[in-house]
Amino acid sequence: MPADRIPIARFSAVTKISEKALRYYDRKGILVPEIRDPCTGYRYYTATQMQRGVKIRALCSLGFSLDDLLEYLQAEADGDLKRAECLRKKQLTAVRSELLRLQKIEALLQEEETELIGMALTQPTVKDVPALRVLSRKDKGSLSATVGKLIGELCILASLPSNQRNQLKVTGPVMSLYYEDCTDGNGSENVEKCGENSEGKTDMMNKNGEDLGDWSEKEVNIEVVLPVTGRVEIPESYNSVELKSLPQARVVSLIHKGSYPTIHQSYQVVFEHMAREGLEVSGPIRELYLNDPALEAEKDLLTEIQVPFKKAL
Amino acid sequence: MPADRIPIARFSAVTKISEKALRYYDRKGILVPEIRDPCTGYRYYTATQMQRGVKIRALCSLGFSLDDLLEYLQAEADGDLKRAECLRKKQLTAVRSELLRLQKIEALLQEEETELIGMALTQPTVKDVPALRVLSRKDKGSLSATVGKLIGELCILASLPSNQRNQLKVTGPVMSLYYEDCTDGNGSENVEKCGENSEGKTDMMNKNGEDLGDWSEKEVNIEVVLPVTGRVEIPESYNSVELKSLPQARVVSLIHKGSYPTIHQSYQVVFEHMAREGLEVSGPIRELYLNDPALEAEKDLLTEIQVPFKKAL
DNA sequence: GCCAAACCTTCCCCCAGGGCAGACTGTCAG
DNA sequence: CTGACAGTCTGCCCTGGGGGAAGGTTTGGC
Repeated sequence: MPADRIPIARFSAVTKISEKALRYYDRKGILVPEIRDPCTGYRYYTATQMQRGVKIRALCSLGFSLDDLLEYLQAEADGDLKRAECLRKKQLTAVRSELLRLQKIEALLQEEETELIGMALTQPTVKDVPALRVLSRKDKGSLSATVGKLIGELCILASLPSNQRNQLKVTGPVMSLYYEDCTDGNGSENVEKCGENSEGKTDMMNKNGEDLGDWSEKEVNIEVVLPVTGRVEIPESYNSVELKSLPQARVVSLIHKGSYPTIHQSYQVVFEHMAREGLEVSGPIRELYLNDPALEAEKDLLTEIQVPFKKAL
Repeated sequence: MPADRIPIARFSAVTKISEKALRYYDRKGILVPEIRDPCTGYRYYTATQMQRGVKIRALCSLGFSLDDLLEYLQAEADGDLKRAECLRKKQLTAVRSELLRLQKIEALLQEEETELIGMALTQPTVKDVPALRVLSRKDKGSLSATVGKLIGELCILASLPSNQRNQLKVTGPVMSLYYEDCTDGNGSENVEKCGENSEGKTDMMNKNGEDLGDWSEKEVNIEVVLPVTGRVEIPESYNSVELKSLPQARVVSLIHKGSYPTIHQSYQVVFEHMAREGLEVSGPIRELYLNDPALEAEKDLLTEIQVPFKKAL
């Protein structure tokens, strides 16, 4: 003998759905009370609706969204077991992927005993970098010495009075481009696959300072570049500097935090990521020196690595 | 030479924080651009802020709320390692508890191969049930026969013309109360601890139909009760029915879905929960028959179990 | 009849931004 | 210098799943 005129508070107490939520479900059409007193507006539920209420709460506590939950109930009502099963599976995979995400976070939170936060946890991401108008200076030489030298030249050029007057503005961090990559067999002992390069680098860095010359001192093609806007005048004495446009590119990007000699770790992360995704290097690798070594502590240095890629066949 | 006038788009590209989020962080004081052109309102960030940006994104991806994140950065800036460590631990425990929750959900979603959803997954919860004005009829007898008989009597009484005229209304489902519990040693072989009772019940139900009489046919004290409002007249012939008030109580509640003979499973869940929480039964156990066996399929029957409790010493 | 409890609606709030409209502004090439 | 176009601004409304409060009507026990 169900008293089929259950007011909202009692219904709420039984189903453990809050009154507020019940009114919300009413508005949304998820659980509309059977009877609505047309005079007072009071909601009255029936015993039959309790099943639905209990089921809704169950699905809610399983993390179903209200939309999915509604679809599930509809499928069940239609006897469409396949669809219901499908929704259950969908929810299961959603829960699993969330679990995975949280497990990764847990590992990171656990690991960072001191304050490594922000070290390795910047994951590689894909982004499009737009075309960039730059002052460019190319050279061939040892990695360690050449980059510094070229940066110096460009900065001096940019700060010449003639250019300052012309409203030349530096619009981005200094970048360097490396042309020694896998697409670029230039016939010397430099020819190695990139992935191997990165690992080779790792090895060398580990035996720090020993046969470090292998890379740091090897003659490589280097282009250093300074993004600018405004008019540029390049005096005769700087005729190895040119104004050009870096092409737009789709890159894998990762920010390395820490001193420059540890950057191989970040390279490893990038190349591992690319291998997993089946990506191949398709252009010169760029490094962006986001802050000034003269101002920041070594451990706070930020270097963005950008590797242009294409899908491997 | 950092160009310390980084517009929002570039800053966004580097830190991978969306422009919208950056403006939001500005408003919130989480990451305020160093320079704000007073004429155009343009935001310009500096290289120094990039560290902060990268850190913020890192903390975000670790699931920190903006408030916690801000506090963490503040603590770090103050060199207050203890506070930072504390915040990290707080976040770790939050992530872990969320992991636990999701693991439970995963197990449930995996397990329910067909559509058991809503079966065991209604967890026991604590709630206060208010005092209830009821028609009550007590008797002693076999569980199976007596409850049905008493319910019948009460329903007939409620539907008598005299009571209908008096606007008597049934305001809730039929309930039964069982007085055989651990606080209630009445000197017979009925005296067992509740927890043991429930297990005993389980065992009996498992050997289904064999010595089922042990419980179903045993003479127990039973009170069946019907919540009502309005004026009630009890004719002479119904003088074993009384109008009374059930006391308000704090109970552990659980809704059992399925046929009545399987209710022992739900009892087991309730008593296990109570044992874990250190709770003791402190009054008659109530069962609420939420829908009508005559109308619903057995598998859709809903029975709410309510066990009044007190904290064990 | 009295008064408290139950019920109604409407409005604003939470987080962490997303999306879009409409108005300025900056930059490059011709 | 001018036009085209990309970048940036503010402001408003939206999300999900409701919570909380204000202010008004109804119900029900006594």
